[in-house]
Amino acid sequence: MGRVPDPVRYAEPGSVELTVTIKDVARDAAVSIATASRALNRTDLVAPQTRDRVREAAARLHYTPHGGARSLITRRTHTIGVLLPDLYGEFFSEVMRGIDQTAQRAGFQCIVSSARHSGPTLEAALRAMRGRVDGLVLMSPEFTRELSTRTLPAGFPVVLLNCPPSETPHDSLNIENYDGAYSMVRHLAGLGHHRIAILTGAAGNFDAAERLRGYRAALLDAGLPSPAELVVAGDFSEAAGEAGARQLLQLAERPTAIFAANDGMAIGALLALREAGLRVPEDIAIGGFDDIPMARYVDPALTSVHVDISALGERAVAALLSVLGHPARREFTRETAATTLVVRRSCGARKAESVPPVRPSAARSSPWREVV
Amino acid sequence: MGRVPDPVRYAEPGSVELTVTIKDVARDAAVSIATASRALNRTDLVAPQTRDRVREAAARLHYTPHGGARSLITRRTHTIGVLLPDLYGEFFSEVMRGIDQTAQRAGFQCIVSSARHSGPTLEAALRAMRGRVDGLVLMSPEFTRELSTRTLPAGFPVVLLNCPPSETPHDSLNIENYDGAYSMVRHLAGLGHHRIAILTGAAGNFDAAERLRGYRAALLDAGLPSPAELVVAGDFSEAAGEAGARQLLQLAERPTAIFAANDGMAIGALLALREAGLRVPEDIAIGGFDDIPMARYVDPALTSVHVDISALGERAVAALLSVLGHPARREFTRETAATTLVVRRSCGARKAESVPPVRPSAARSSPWREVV
DNA sequence: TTGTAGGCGTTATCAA
DNA sequence: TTGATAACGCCTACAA
Repeated sequence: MGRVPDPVRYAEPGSVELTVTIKDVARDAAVSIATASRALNRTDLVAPQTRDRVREAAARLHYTPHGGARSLITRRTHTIGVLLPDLYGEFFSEVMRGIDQTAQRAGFQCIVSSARHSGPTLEAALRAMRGRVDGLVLMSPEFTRELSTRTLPAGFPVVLLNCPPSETPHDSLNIENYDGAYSMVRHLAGLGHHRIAILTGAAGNFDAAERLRGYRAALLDAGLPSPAELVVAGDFSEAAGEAGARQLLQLAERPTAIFAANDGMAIGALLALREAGLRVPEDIAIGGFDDIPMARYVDPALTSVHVDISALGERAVAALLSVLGHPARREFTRETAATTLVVRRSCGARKAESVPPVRPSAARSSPWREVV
Repeated sequence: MGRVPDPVRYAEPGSVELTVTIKDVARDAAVSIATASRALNRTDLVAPQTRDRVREAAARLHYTPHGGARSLITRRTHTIGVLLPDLYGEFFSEVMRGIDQTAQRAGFQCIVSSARHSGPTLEAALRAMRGRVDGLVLMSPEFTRELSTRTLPAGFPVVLLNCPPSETPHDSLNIENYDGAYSMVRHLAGLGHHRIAILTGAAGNFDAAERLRGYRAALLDAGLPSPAELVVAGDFSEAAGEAGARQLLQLAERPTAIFAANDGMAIGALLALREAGLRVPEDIAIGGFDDIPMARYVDPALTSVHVDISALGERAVAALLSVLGHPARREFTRETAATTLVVRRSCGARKAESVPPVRPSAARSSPWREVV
């Protein structure tokens, strides 16, 4: 409640006149406001000549409808709200790309905000979107049902991206974190590694937890031990990758392979190892997750779990747009994006290749799986 | 004029009731709407007990003010519009980061759109923001005065980013393209290169033109020839960098150094050269522009003209916010962001270093120069 | 085919 | 301290 603190001093209202309203157009075309509105929108309901007169007046005056006012009565803004943990970095940037493209194609604008954690910031961001957006794409790995009911009007169209699955009444989209991590670790084990470490994502983060789960399962299935010392806590940042790798190098018995829960950390680890004078993959193999564009360019090129990141954004918007058509419906979809292991130099496999997903049996025409 | 084509079918209005308005709060708290509004905003004008009653009611009902409606009367949206050529890629991503952070800190939201070229898309995007934003950060290297007057209300607060300087009545922010390019080429010449090629940016792009100008000037000052065959047209894309490099390799007499007008193309060139079996920098030296994060990670690490990209976004928003305070004023500022040459392996200099800007004489406390 | 009038949710003005 | 009432810019019954 209340307004955000406002450090900006606005000029006195009226000091500049810069708005041309439909009133001006109407006057200029010598018609009523209603007719002007019709001429601009539902052109079939107005005489051709008056229509032309109005549109000409509008053009001459550089009239542009006031979006806010219009949406007040039409109940639609043609805008979707996008809330991501961050707006920068290759991952989010790619997501945004997919979101923006799809939205734009459908004639929608995007209001974007970033809020890393649940809490006041996230809540404020959500509130600020009230009345400005038709629906929401929300990526918040710490999103809770509680927050949902407290902040969002019941029935408000929302698509959850990479959020922990809960009983939240929203559509959701997730990455196949478990499978992806599993296949990476299985691959490393298959290369003969027995001491495989993991740099985990942020604590409390759903994706992070799932990837860790996949790591553990793969080790188990490969009959490998999984000592606690090989599980190093990270937070998806490059700095955490560096720190984590350094920590692993302190061990009495070093790991021979490191699985970083995302590419950012993998790259950080790469730097730390290089600095320590170790060769990748000869001395230590490395694998990442997400396959951000940079993965191809680092040296050595990074083996990673490929996710079609921009497609994630695309899909989220598509889902949202379809919800906008039927806000009354009461079932919610839950989709999962398949991953692919992309083998490059950093893991030490003899040659680069692209490995099929963990469960090739589930023949898929698309990488999208409908879970519920 | 007219509305955007709308492929989305909305549900029948009224099919779901999801709006709690101030009316509901007022009723619940047994006060008039006016009092409810006051209790929520200017709490000092209302009796403490009624204030509490109202706020409690608002909390209980999960009331959130309708931004659109509010801004209709307050004439302020607490939102800035951001229009970039693209939303993805490291450069734009970094710009967005600076923009978002600064806006958020000031309690502003961002509506973002991408429109690569002037034209219908850009115009539509601008129109769609009418009535939704208090001001605009506009990055469009093809922006024209004509477009400005046609699309924007006179006096509308706009900050131009990387736009060609024109008589447009707006504040503007530019990169020191000329100086940056000049120092890069001078550096290459200083390393003994006599045949220095350039991969240019997109035709019609202001930044591209300026960088080309700096390249030419540096060659001239170094007493080097500048044959037309060494100027290869690009468009800032990685693909163009690859193609351009390949084209240069076809020459009877190859260049010994390539200056790519941005890092994306430099990286593309790197790939092409690697593929052709050439070593960088031993066989051919390479330099880029922008110093995007990836520049540090490619192999060999890329020598580039460093620009504090996110600071560009920061600064743009800061400028806009300050304009919001004084829309009536009639002078417009024009700032330029200084660059720094960052020497890494790709240019073949003996050791990496950071070279001061071209005109160190102009002692600056900040990298920002006020031009007018 | 056009105009009048009401209302979307909010804040601002002015009496009371 | 509070409550009517009038905007804000626009759209849309309903009536003419």
